[in-house]
Amino acid sequence: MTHQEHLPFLALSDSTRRTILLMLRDHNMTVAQVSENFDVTRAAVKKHLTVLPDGGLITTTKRGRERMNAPNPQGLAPVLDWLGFFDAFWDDRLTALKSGVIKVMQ
Amino acid sequence: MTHQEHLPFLALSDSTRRTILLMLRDHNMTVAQVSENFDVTRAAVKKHLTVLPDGGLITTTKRGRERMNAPNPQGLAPVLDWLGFFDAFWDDRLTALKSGVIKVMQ
DNA sequence: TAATCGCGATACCTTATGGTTTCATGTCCT
DNA sequence: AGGACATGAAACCATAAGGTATCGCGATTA
Repeated sequence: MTHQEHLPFLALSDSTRRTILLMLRDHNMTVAQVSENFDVTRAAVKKHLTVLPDGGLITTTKRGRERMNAPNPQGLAPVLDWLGFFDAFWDDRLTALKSGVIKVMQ
Repeated sequence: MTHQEHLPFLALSDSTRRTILLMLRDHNMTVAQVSENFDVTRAAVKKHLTVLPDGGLITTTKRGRERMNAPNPQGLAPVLDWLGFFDAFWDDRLTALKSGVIKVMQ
């Protein structure tokens, strides 16, 4: 069977991490800034901010005493590749998604 | 934050389940048939064959003493919807995926 | 320099998860 | 009817996962 990149799927399997990704899509954020948006402790958020780069979904760079977290869109590639195996099956919702993209490309 | 359908992501977070989905893409299969393709016990496979319909990714129908498992492509919709939030970020790989689709649509 | 700030890391707890074994039940076939 | 067959379900186990509290350390800043 085709080798599957597992870590990106694992990273996406948690609701908090998906929310973090959506937040980072709009603004790069430090660990503390991300933590402010959740009820759990900073340590818990920090753990998610370890799983996400493990899955290649974000990149982190240290700047002084803080660390910036930025989304890495290419990290979604393995997921997209996998979904690509279902080309022939995709439904109308995907078709709509695609058609939206087509407009952009033309 | 946007409500997120969690179960489909959960279902996709396990390698065995992803492999099962790829198998079912080609042929509908019974529990036993799916089990034949893995080293783990039938009971373990059966558990996966409970998580998958929970996530809406497969449908199961009982026929006599066996149960057929079939992929449900629409179950991927929540995942696709979520990925849609990253439209502006998507990389070349997705672009290629899309362009393949464009050919089909024209 | 001293106090504070942002992080990282560790130890620990609880629950979820994937796995096994075993047993029960309904179905098919002779 | 009786046996074989396909599945379902329960009890149990080990480990992974998400959470907490706590301590340590480099970087800032008063």
